[in-house]
Amino acid sequence: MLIGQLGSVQTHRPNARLIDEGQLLERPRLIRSGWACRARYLTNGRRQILNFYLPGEIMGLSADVDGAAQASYVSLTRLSTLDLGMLRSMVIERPHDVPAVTAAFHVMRLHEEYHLLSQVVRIGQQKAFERVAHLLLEFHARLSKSGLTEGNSFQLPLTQEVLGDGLGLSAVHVNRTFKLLKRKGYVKTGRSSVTLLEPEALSQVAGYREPMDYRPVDRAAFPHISISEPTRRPVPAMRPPAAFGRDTGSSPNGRPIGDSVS
Amino acid sequence: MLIGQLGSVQTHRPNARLIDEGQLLERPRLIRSGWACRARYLTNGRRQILNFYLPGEIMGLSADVDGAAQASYVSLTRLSTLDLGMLRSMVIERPHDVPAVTAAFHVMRLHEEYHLLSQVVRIGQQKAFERVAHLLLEFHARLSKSGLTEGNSFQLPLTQEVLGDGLGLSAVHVNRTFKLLKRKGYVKTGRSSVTLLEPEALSQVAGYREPMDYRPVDRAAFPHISISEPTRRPVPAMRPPAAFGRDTGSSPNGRPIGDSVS
DNA sequence: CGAAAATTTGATCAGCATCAATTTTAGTGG
DNA sequence: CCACTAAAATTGATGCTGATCAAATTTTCG
Repeated sequence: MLIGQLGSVQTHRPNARLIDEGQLLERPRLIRSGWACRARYLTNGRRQILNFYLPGEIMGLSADVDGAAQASYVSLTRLSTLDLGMLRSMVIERPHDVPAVTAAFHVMRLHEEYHLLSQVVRIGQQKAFERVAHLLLEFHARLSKSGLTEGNSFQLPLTQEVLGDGLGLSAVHVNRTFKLLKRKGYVKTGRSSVTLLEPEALSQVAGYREPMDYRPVDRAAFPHISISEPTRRPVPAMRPPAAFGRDTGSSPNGRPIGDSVS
Repeated sequence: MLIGQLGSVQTHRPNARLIDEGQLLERPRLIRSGWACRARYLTNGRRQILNFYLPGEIMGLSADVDGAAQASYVSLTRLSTLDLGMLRSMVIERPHDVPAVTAAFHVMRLHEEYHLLSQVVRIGQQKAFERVAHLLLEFHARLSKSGLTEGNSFQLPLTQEVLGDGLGLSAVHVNRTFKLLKRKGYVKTGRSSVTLLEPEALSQVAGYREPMDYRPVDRAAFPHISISEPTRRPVPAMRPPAAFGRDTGSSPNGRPIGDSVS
């Protein structure tokens, strides 16, 4: 059973609060064009961007759907979104009737959490240079899933202040970091575009790893939706997850494992 | 229909990798005693703790259940866990037969995401003093839900190095920050206990807010489980979420809203 | 009791914030 | 299309925060 009609299209101006923290988060929305984010606003007037939503991605699939939003949803550019409330209802009520959509929703939830974890590691463990590089690599990978990259280039319609809000850096330092990235030959910037000149080397220095499940979402799940740029291009298969250092079997104190089962 | 028998109990030594990143994350586990975390390990030997799991909480309810773990699950102390795989199966297959458990799982997922968002804000926007204070306040609130606080005191069985891994700080600086917290009269520390001397003032300076839905989980959902300390005590009702500044209606450029529906 | 882990303290230094000013870019109305 | 204005990017100078290294002390635990 496929989708007859989807929800309504909405457009928003840049920097509009779509949903404020605490408000009812009713339904997910597919981003048809533009960028958005989820953010927490502090009493000192600052904000921390928790999560970016790129064209082709869905916002409002996190655990707080159908409840009070855990953070504010904010547009970062002009934004066009498509209401997916009906699709979500179908997934909840008759998941087996819409297996592709059900799977796609799950994959997107997984990705959102993955990006959130990456965000914590970036901010918690990396220096400015690595943070910016890491985020650019992530943006490129995510946009390429929707066919919105042109080789190693992509449109980045965010101000350096917005990037700072997401990276835990001041806008000034984001600027200096970009300068350094350019001077070292890692990236090139146009008016609002970025080109990764040395993606592999950059991934190396930024400690960037492709997520395990990072194949493009099955677009067949959204038969009536076409993403802004139809530049869809085959995406190379990603390498499998790198297993980590084996330590589960031996104690840091050198003793055998004491796990017991009752 | 209630639960006849639950899964097996397992115990783990401190610092054991329960599940490595990329491994199959099969089933959630209730923590009967001890502390654990979810962490990403970097190639430079460091790690970032993404999420702490306290006694009475459930690990393995995130989006990656039944798939490849998005991070490693690691014990931080001696740990006793109870397998909830069977409960989860019931929730998935016949949620209406176990409404209390279904609701409890959902609440715990919500809380886990909430804590993750707090983690991003702490690390991204706060200074060391605020970070440590904020985390201590969160620990106290979370432990009190399981009745594991004694007034404003609680057991904190983590080393300062572990706290540093979670706060994006060096162990040395965690130490200095604790010293400052004590000198300023905000907290008192015992061998492995913490007492919050001025919780309200501390919440103020740390920008700490109770999450919206922070009432204790309905323990009736887990009839056969008793948490370590049966010191359960009524928890005061929390204040409703503070609504944020209204901005959705007016443009930063002073123009009327251009939202359109098609 | 003895050894290893954890905490504590001191000293030095790098990274980034902050403030301030200038230049460039983008958006608007004429 | 150009002039004008606000936003964004850029650059410089200065200072604070927290990392790092090293060593001493205390606590924990077998």
